[in-house]
Order: sequence, then C-alpha cells, then structure tokens
Amino acid sequence: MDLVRDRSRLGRSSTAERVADILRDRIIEGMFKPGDRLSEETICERLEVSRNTLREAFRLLGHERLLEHRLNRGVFVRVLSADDVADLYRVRRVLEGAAVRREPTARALAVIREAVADAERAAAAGDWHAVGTANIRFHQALVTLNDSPRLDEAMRQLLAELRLVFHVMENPRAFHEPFVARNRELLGLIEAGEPDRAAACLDAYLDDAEQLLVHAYEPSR
Amino acid sequence: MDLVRDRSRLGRSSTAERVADILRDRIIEGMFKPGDRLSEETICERLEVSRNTLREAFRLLGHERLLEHRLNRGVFVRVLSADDVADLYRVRRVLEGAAVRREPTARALAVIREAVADAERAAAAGDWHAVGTANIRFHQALVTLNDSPRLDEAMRQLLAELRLVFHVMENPRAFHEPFVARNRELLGLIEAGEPDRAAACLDAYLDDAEQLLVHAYEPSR
DNA sequence: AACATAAGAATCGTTGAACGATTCGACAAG
DNA sequence: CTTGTCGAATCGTTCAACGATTCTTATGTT
Repeated sequence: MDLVRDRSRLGRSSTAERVADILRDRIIEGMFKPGDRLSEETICERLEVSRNTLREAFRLLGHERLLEHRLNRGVFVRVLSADDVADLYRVRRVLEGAAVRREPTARALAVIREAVADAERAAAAGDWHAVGTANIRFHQALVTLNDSPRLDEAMRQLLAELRLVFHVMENPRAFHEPFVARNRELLGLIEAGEPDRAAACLDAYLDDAEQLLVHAYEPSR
Repeated sequence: MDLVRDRSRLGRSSTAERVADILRDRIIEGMFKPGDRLSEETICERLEVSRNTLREAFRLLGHERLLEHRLNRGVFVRVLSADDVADLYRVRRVLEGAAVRREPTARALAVIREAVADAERAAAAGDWHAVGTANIRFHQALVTLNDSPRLDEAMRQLLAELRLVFHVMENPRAFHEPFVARNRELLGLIEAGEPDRAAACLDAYLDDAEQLLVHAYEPSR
C-alpha cells in the first residue's frame, strides 16, 4: 500500500494556496485575460478571504509568472511579449530535447501513449479544445522521461504560461490539428529507439508550432 | 537613449521582496542552517516588519525551495535529501549540457573567461571560499549560452538550492580545488568549437562533483 | 517502569480595520 | 496644447485579535 504519495496532499492546504489554485484555473481557462487587473478588494470579497490571504496567493502566482506585480498599482494577468514566446520555446527545446534523447521508461511511455491516443480520439470527435489539452499532456509526459521532479515542475509552469498565449488563437483547429499526427510520429521514433531522429522531429515540431503562434500573436499587439 | 532597461528597477522594491532578499542571503551564507525553524515572531520583530509582510516573504522563498512550509508548524530552512542532490545534478546536466552545445556568443564567453580567471586567482591565493563563488559564477555563465532568461533564472535558483548542501563540506579546498583546472579545460573546448567533447567533459565534471558531494553528504544524515 | 491520556503553553492561520503612500484622471491655469 | 494641482481610488504595511493546531509537560493507569 503506497501511502507515501498521498502524503504530499496532507500538508498542502492553506487557504492562500487554495486561492492560488482557483485563480490559476481561472487564468488558464481564460476568465481572466492577459492585461486584466485583479482588484484585491473585489476578489477577496467574492472569495470571502481577507486581503492578506489573497495577497499571499498573488505572490505565489506572481512567482509562476502568471501574474505581474506592479508596485502600488496592483496585480495584472501577465501579457507575454513575442520575446517571451520565443524564450518559452527555447526552454522547451532544451527540456523536451533532453527528454527524447533518453532511454524511455515503461512507466513514462505509457502516459505518453495515452496522451497521443486521447488527442487522436478528440480530433476524430472534432473537440479541438480537448485536442489542445491532450497535446499539453503529451508534452508534459515527454518531459517526465528526464525523470526529474524539478524539470517536471518547470514544464508545468511553462505550459501554464504558454496557455496565456493560446487564448489569442481564434482558430484552435488550425493550431492543434496538424500536431496530432506528429505526436504519433514522435512517439514512434522514441519507441523505435531512435533518439537522434526523434530529436530532429521534435525540433521541427517546435519550430512549426512557434511560427504558427508568433504569426497569430504578433499582429494582435 | 535606452531608458527601457532602467525601467525594471523602478517597480522592484516592496518590503516583502527586500525581506526575502535579506533572508535569502542569510540562508545562503549559512547563518540559517538546513532544518532551522524561522520563527515568525522572532524575525518580524528583529527586522521590524509586520507578520503579514514577513509571511509574504516566506512564500517567495518557499517557492524558490529554500524554505519549507509545514502547515501550522512554521517555515524551516530546506533540508535536501540525497535524492534532491541527484535531481539537482540531473537538471544541471540538462541545462549546462544544452548550453555547451551551442554556438557561444562573444558576450557570454567574456563572462565565462572572467569567472575562470577569478577562480584561478582565488585558488592561487588559497581563498577557497572565493574559489567556490567563482565556480558558481562560471556555471551560471555557462547557462547564459542558452540565451534564455528563464533558464538563467532556473539556474540561479538551482545554485542557491545547491549552496544549502555546500555548507556540509567541511573541507572546501578538497571540494573546489580540483575543478579550477577543469573549468579552464572546458572553456578551451568551447572556444575551440568542439561541442561534443565539451559536453563529454562537462558530464564527467558533473559526475565527479556529484560523487564528491553525495559522499560527504550521505553519512551526515 | 512504560505507556496512554489530558491539560496548558506556544505558535500558526486568518481575519478585519486602520492609515500613510502612490497612482491616476480630471480640471484649471499658463 | 502643455503643465501643475487636487481628490478619489487603491495599494502597502501595520496592528490587534481569536480560533485552530501542534508541541510539551504533567498526570494517571496498567
């Protein structure tokens, strides 16, 4: 009986952290959009927590780069620049690139396979939002090949940041559909034990995704 | 006239952040040791800030993994396990490995050269603490080859975490001296445009450093 | 003597109110 | 149109309070 894993959930529940979880979800889902100001007064009233507690939550999310803290002006949902997007993809190339070059473990591979299958199912059903979600799970799972909790956490934050940008895509199908087949292709190369070709495939993948994103993003500023 | 760069300095100084800076320094320098409890009452009294402000600072440092927040028990200076050390070196292999495989920029190279020279000077003077500092600067500078602010920041945090462990080394000379020459060697391979050999050199470097650290660390638990 | 239990002290978590400081927008003067 | 001034809104920080949780210590039972 493996209770050790559940233990992490025990200590993990101060009000501030739960507030942070709620706000993070709302930001990621797009209820709060980049540039929006989060009024301390309004939010602490709606959530029925004190301002102090809310401010602790703000600090947490600020550290995750989802919120921007401007002194004496409040917190705003982060607005990513084109430079930020470029940097995010630079990090992805490093984290995911290192991942696909490693000997895959059975455990990690299973999660990756499932994400690929989920994306295919969602694409067949025409649910492009679900495709996007499965896609993110796929890349998160890729990074687990590194077998490093800290890199997993870094990837988690990176993807949350990236979702701030995804909301500018008014055509989710055009953005997500092309990558469903490429997920499968990349998985195949990993399973076949071809790290160099997998890495090359991944680089091309990320180049294309970045291009698509930047083109949709730059004009809108 | 490029005032844009100075702008970042404007908003950057709430009390909580300054408190966090102070505590971070004290932790890194070893005044607060791993496992120590940081009493809210004691510290906010000495620093003459309110408990709320101090708690915001605690959140900041908790997110940097320097402090551990246990619910209803307070904050403690993080105690790294052997697993943590292994993970830190796994991350270093990824971040630094990707760095040395890149085409070095003149700017980054200059900083690296300086760090190598500083380490050599300090070693010649027998100042092993300074050698350690220069060593850290060297590896931080290596990562800048990736040309990614986010990776720089990740490395900054990683090295701060690692310093929690360095304090257990009762013989700094034995730990730092062997690496002075290897810094120079690695720099040479980068300058010579031999990324594969540089990567191999780095891997051996990190393997040895990790071994030294783990051996000095494990028994003391 | 070993162990379980229960009272008590210390500290944390959270709240609510207060007040000075800073920013922003409007409006008047030059 | 630019510059200066004023007031409202909001943030930054502090303080005091109280319930909740944990740790300690003393007490009682087997």
